[in-house]
Amino acid sequence: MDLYLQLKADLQHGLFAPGTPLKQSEIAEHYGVSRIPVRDALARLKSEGWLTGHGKRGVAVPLLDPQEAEDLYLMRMHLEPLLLERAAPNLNGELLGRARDILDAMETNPPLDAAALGQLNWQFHTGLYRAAARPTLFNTVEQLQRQCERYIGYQNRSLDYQDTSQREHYQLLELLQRGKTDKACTLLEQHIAAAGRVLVAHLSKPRD
Amino acid sequence: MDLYLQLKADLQHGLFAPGTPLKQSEIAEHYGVSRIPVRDALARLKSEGWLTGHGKRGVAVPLLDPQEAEDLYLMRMHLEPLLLERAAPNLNGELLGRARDILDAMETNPPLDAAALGQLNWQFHTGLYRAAARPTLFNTVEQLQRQCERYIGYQNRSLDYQDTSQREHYQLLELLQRGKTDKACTLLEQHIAAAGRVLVAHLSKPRD
DNA sequence: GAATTATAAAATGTATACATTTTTGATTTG
DNA sequence: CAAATCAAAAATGTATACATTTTATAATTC
Repeated sequence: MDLYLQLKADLQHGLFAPGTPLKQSEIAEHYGVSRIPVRDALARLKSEGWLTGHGKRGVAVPLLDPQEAEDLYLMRMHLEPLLLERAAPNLNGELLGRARDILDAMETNPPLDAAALGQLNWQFHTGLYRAAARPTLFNTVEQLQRQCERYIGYQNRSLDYQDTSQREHYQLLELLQRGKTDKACTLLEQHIAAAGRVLVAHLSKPRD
Repeated sequence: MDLYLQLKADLQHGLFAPGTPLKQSEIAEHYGVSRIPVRDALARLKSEGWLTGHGKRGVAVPLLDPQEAEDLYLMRMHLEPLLLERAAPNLNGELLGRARDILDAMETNPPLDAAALGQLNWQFHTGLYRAAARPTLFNTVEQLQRQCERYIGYQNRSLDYQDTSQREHYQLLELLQRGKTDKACTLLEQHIAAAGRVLVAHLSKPRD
């Protein structure tokens, strides 16, 4: 469990070259553990998209695939509004207030790094989604978000887009506060679609 | 890997009582293997919804939860049309013909059992979806379908609904053949929604 | 010399043994 | 007597050792 987190972090930092098959013994030695926990961690990371099967033998770090990112955001764009729609009736002042606190925390000076922003951003969204009390739907959405993490990674999004994104966040809270659920869901859909477009465009650029 | 399939089949047949925690040693002994492959299989089954974590220790067979089923179908209803929409332009005569063959195979006399019908039904859908060439989207949809398997299980759906379902399948092929992609997607959405309603209604009935 | 088969090496899968954690039951204490 | 603490047990997590499978290399054959 601990190894899983460490491996994921190291994958996120690009410690292992994409395309190269990873060997259990190498990893075991590298982290000073036996192959058993390595197997567990690799299996989990594979199921979460951080690794892909490499033929019959072993696993490899997959390359970043713009189409995969596009699909992930396409799905989130269609699923997350479902959660928000169901959460809306349960969003009381406390929950909305907490969400606002998170947004405020994102606007520090100097600005936070991409990783911290990403984390807060997701906390904002889950804070709202949890109120839907729909664990199954929530879990799937969370899994999709985890897969997206691999793409969001450590690239700093442009400050310009970060501003737009924040504006939309505040707007979303506003709409929810005023009970405009439908409008909020539509905005959320567009918000995710826009994030997807920015990411895919970035990935498709010739030289990364 | 072999153990995974066997365990899943046994879970599907209700060999283990829901709510009762499963112990690795028991399962290992029951299948005549050591605990290592058991751990692997349990982890995978847990990630696929066949088992849930039971506190800090062990896993348990979850009860059938109508709301979970509802969520699963809600998601499928929103995602599968996306696949079909993207598959439509690539659906040539061969693929549509193969899909029709599957439908024909479902109408034997005497009728097939629920398990066989379910398998063919999913083959029909995947045959179409694969043409979208969208592995990420496809995988998520397939995972959702796997989670649904637990609910579809071995309950024979009413013959009445089976008829309706088949009619919709043929209708879907018709629309695709005539290039009416939008109409086909809408029909698919309703088709899944209807299947979900039937299932949830069945699950919510007092005595199962 | 190319292709195919045989062989050795390397990696994964599994069993056994041990360490750690968690639960359970009893015992003590207020 | 209830609650809390401690000890023994049972279950899980991990290391080491072995078996099986897969890949790479060498040898043989046409």
